[in-house]
Amino acid sequence: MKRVSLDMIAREVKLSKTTVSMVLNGKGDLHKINPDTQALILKVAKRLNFRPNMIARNLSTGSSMTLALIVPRIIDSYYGLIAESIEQISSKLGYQVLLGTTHEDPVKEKELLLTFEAQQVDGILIASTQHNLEDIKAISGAGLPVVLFDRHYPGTDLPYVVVDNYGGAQKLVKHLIATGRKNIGYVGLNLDLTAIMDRQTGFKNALQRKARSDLNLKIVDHQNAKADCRKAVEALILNQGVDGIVFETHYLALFGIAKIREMNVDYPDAVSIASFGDHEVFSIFRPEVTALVLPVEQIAQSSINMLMRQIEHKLNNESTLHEVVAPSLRVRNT
Amino acid sequence: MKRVSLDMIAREVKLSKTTVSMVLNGKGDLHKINPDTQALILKVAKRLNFRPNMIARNLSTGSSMTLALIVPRIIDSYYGLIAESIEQISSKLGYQVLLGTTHEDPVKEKELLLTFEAQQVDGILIASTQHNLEDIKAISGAGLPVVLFDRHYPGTDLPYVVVDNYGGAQKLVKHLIATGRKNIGYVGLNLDLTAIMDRQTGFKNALQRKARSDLNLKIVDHQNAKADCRKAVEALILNQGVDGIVFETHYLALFGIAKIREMNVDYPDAVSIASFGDHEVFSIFRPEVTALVLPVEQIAQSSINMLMRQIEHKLNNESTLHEVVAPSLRVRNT
DNA sequence: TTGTACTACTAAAACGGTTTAGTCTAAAAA
DNA sequence: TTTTTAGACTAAACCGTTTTAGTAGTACAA
Repeated sequence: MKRVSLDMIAREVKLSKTTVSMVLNGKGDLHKINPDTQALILKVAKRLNFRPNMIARNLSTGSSMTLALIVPRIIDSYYGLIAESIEQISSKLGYQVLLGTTHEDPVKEKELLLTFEAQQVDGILIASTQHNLEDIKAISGAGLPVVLFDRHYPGTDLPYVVVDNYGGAQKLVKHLIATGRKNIGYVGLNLDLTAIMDRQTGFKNALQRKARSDLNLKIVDHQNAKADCRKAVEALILNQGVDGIVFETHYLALFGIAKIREMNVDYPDAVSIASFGDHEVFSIFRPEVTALVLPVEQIAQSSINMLMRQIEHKLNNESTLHEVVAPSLRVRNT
Repeated sequence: MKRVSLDMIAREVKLSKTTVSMVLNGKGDLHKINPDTQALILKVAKRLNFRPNMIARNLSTGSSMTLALIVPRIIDSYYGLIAESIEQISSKLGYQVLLGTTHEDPVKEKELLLTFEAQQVDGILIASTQHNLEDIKAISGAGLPVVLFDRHYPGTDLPYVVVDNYGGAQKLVKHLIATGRKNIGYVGLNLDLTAIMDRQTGFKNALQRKARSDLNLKIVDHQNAKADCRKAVEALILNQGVDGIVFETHYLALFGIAKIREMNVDYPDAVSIASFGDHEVFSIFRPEVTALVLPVEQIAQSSINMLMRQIEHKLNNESTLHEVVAPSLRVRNT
């Protein structure tokens, strides 16, 4: 598998590889290479099917035209949508995307960070487990651009793009209250993330005695989310007698709906639900599910913009490197 | 952002970078480097927080430890699951995964192939649009390992891992017949893919007069799948009077179910459905949806195995480079 | 005391590009 | 006629590794 190199072309046309390199990079005119020579080089390059070795170019230029994307899991449709969006935008900008998934494991995340750094990526986009602050600071401090998205480390000045989780949770609760619910429950995860904490705080603060007790807030193990969520829903309905439930993520909502259906509860009349995060099937379920829509394209676009500003050193004035995007409620007939 | 290089360490310990390189690659004993020297180098490397430049290493070794994964779209949960699986397996083998999505566009696919080739990936895993045979053959012929998965080019000897689409479609039809359906419809896509054709042929051949006419097979535009699918379902039920529908993909099934519900058809008694490809919500819907489960982990594992066999030149004997995996029916209460 | 073997290490080429600092020739300006 | 300038092109360094083909020194056997 001997690949065609600049040298080969140079030998073929009996010119130096400098000239060939310049012409093939479109800098022929800039360096005053004879148009005939340029045409010849171009022709030979095409004939030999020349394809520059990016690795060599990267070593020389110091830029790999590659971005790293680190997410908890790609099958989570929320991160899937963001990944899709980021891949498309990056591609238009000429960047490749390296994908890594952490499954919420800080150790795996750390490995990924180190590997991507070694791979000389030009920037890192990460929905962090929030347990690797030191490493991320070190990487960013060393001059490798980083953008935290979806989850950030509060109290540091690392660039981030996050959702207004507190406000979002409040919107959900207020919606349920507005539809007449008197005793609202909540099912969330035991993840040590500000995004999660903010949702829970938002929930608590939005209630005006619409929750009868602290037992209305159920925290389930993220490793065992399905089974735990089902138990939580059962407890909320049977023990706490809730008439509305807010789910902290779209997949908790899915698990919850399944359980509610099996319980033969009069849904949504006796218990209505609302989900933090939308899902393609929420408009297919009967009744449809009201959800808080997270603006994935905006998150993707803002994150890339923020990364590019760092890559291009366009940090001249006070470029905002912190952004909080607002989710919007999609009210459906629950 | 001056990175620590082998040279710096060499200067620091006053040894050659050859020695340093050998020690840091764990080949110190092999090359009989004094244990004390080794310990010293290791210590200094750690102190300086040395991280080898993979780009330089790759240029030197000719291997990038990177695989390319090309899929139509990552938000399709089927490809999402495969991607997740591939990423995890690759990661264990020490490979990074570069992700590309085509959105069924052959031009985009071609660009991705060329870019990945230039990026010196060690192998390519692709669910192709089936419109780039020449390029893929050229790449594979040039010695860059390729595995086609999910979709292959029949009649060529390119390595592939695909699902038994014909048999799968038959299983679905037979299941509906077994539950007493007399007039079965089908909703498929206008994609020019053997996988798709095989499903449609499987469907036709499995019917024993259980379809009243060719009009029972509806083909919808993949660019406009949602709206077209809804129309197709409506036509099948109102005009063709079907009592069972096979959907060619899980998302067509989702669209179809939504439409059926809105039509207030007595589902699943009047019309029952079956889906080619499972989805997390099929067990949540009431009634649950019977689906053909595609073995994603197996597809991922086999594809990687096949790629690794090529990368490691372990093509000694007659290694199978073609694999057809069997999907299994998950019968739920429809 | 010469030859062999082994230990411990290194110089330099190679990978395939980019880029800097030239060189050489011929025409134009002084 | 000499000096400048522009046009067309190139030699060689550089990026940071790996790897080949050594070298120098010591120990031991013949």
